[in-house]
Amino acid sequence: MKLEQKYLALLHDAEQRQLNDIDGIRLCFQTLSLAAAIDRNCATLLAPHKLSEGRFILLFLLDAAPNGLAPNKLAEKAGITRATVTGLLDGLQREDLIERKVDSQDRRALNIHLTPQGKQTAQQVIEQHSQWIASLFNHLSLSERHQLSTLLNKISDGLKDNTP
Amino acid sequence: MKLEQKYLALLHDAEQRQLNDIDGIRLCFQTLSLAAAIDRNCATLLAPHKLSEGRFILLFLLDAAPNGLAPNKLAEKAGITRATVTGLLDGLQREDLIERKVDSQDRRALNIHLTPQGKQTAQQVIEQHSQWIASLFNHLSLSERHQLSTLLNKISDGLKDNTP
DNA sequence: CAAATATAATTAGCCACCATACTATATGGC
DNA sequence: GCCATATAGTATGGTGGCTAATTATATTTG
Repeated sequence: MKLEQKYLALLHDAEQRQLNDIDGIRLCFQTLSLAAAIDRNCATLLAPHKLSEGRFILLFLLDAAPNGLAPNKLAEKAGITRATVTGLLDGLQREDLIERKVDSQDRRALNIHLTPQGKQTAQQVIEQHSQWIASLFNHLSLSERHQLSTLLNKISDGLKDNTP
Repeated sequence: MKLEQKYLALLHDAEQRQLNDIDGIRLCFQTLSLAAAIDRNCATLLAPHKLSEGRFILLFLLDAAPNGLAPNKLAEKAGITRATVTGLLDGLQREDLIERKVDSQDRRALNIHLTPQGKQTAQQVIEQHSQWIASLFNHLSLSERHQLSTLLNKISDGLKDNTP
């Protein structure tokens, strides 16, 4: 398995320093490298559609909301700030994938919805994406999946909760 | 285990759409969330020292090189571009952790080395860091570690090689 | 009803990272 | 010895994220 270059460097020096838990360090770097590789793969898949991961998530959320969504709802569901949503929507709007509609009731409020082109792109990309994710893990048997999930949980439990 | 908010949203809608490989999707999100949580933890640990992960890596590399290193070597070892190194070095220099020395032989070349304060910070942070990483994985038995490594490798094999 | 407060969205400014283009210097082949 | 090419470092501009401040509108309350 390929580790990220930066981890190779750290690991190499860690070995030379004879730190005591090289094993744990390697495992940590393996986990992080895998995640990075998955993210890279994801970005490569989305790039031809002019989508970043953030934009994809908004597209996905909007696709699931037939009546559109308000920016603050998008922010909440996606776990990002409203400011970030504004930026991502700007991008999506430039690509003609979404439209901003003002609310006639509340003139502060916006309703975001997909354009026909956005709808089309969304469905295409969601299909592609779910197949891709599935393909990542269909080498694993059911029991292997279970094992992995258990192990990840166990590590996760050891992390200090760091959510703001 | 806590998933990132964005993945919760995707997962929830994926369930409603009854996509066929929800299991794989969840596993993927678990992996990515764990990695993100580790990264957050890492950033939190480094922040009091005015270090980002990138800066930490350079500090580490410099600490391991008693005679200093050239920026291009740093870039190579860290797996980032020279341009990025320049920015990270600017930050480290602002914090008085490194010094740039011009090479008397080759006037294009720089030699980067730690200041005494940089040396001190490096050792302190490296100690802290390796203990932290070790703590993440010391819940796992030897066989569990082995299992995890095997599984990660298996998934990694299924990824298209995406290195530039 | 007016004033205070809360909320929605945006804007502006910051950081970390990248890719690309540029400038200055070295160096190898003729 | 000189020019083409390579290399070192930097500058510029883009992305995506953040926070804090701003503006406009709603709502609550005295």
